[in-house]
Amino acid sequence: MGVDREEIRLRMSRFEEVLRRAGVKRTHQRMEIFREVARTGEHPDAQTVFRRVARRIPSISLDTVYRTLRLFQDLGLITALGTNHERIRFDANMNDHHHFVCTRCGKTLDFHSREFDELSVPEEVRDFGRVERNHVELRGVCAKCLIKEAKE
Amino acid sequence: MGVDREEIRLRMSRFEEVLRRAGVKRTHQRMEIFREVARTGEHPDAQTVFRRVARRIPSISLDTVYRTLRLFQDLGLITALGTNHERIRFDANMNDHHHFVCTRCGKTLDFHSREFDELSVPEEVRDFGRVERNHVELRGVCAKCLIKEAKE
DNA sequence: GTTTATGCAAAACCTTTGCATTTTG
DNA sequence: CAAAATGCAAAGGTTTTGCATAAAC
Repeated sequence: MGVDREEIRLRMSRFEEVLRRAGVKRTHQRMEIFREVARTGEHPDAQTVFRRVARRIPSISLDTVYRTLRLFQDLGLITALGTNHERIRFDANMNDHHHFVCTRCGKTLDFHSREFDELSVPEEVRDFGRVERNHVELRGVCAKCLIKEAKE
Repeated sequence: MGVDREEIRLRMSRFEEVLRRAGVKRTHQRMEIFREVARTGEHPDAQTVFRRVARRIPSISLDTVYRTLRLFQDLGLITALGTNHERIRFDANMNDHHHFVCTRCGKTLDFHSREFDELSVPEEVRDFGRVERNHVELRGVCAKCLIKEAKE
């Protein structure tokens, strides 16, 4: 679950570089919050990051963690798992299928692909547990948003 | 976006069958809520389902919609998009990678696969818009949960 | 007639925001 | 020192829960 030392070092230096380039201040809180996310492969939630960082900076507040994680996303330093900042959405299509997701507007379209249904499980993953199904998410910009984009 | 007539019919009959087998009551609200999700490919959220069903059953309440959608998930009649009922979680791994997700405990593990990175985009999807990246989610039961499962 | 589901209202929860104070460059 | 970030407290929004009433089997 831990990330290897060299990779952490890499992430930290990229982090400092990105902050500098963005002209964003390099605060104690930001350092610790990033380090906390960078050094784990656990994909922690905001509460967990808060709890862990609070051991080093007891005065930190939860909203700073939220604001900071959001900032890091905007700077392309981290990503959020799951469909980001959206409500839960429901699907009655219980056949195997995959999704195309528009990163601009969030629209999600179903498609079918025998090839995708039948992907073979990588060796490495067999050790993780039992794989029961797979789902491919293709991300991009939908036709409607491409038009809007062209007009700008 | 609409689902074809025959497919809707199929979903409705499966729905009735599942309710019967589960010994769960076939109420007016449940019928309309399921029909609403079954007949669209839009992946509506709870609010949207509520708004649409309310046109047919003005007295319906939002919490019934939530409770009912949750019930349908438990019965395997619908699925929720994104990481279901969880908080937003963060990842500092910005290299191309994919996820193994445990459907029991929600644990998410990263893995790398050149083969998955390079999947070709199906013909059908080209019309949806511009695909920029892809992400494969392998779902199953992690090693730890497999052990728990064996003990039960 | 019992059992189960609904509607209402209120709570719980996660996340965001306004503002005075503190910190950074 | 000016500009930006933090902490606090409060608000916003979604989702869940307890309980009396109503509906299904």
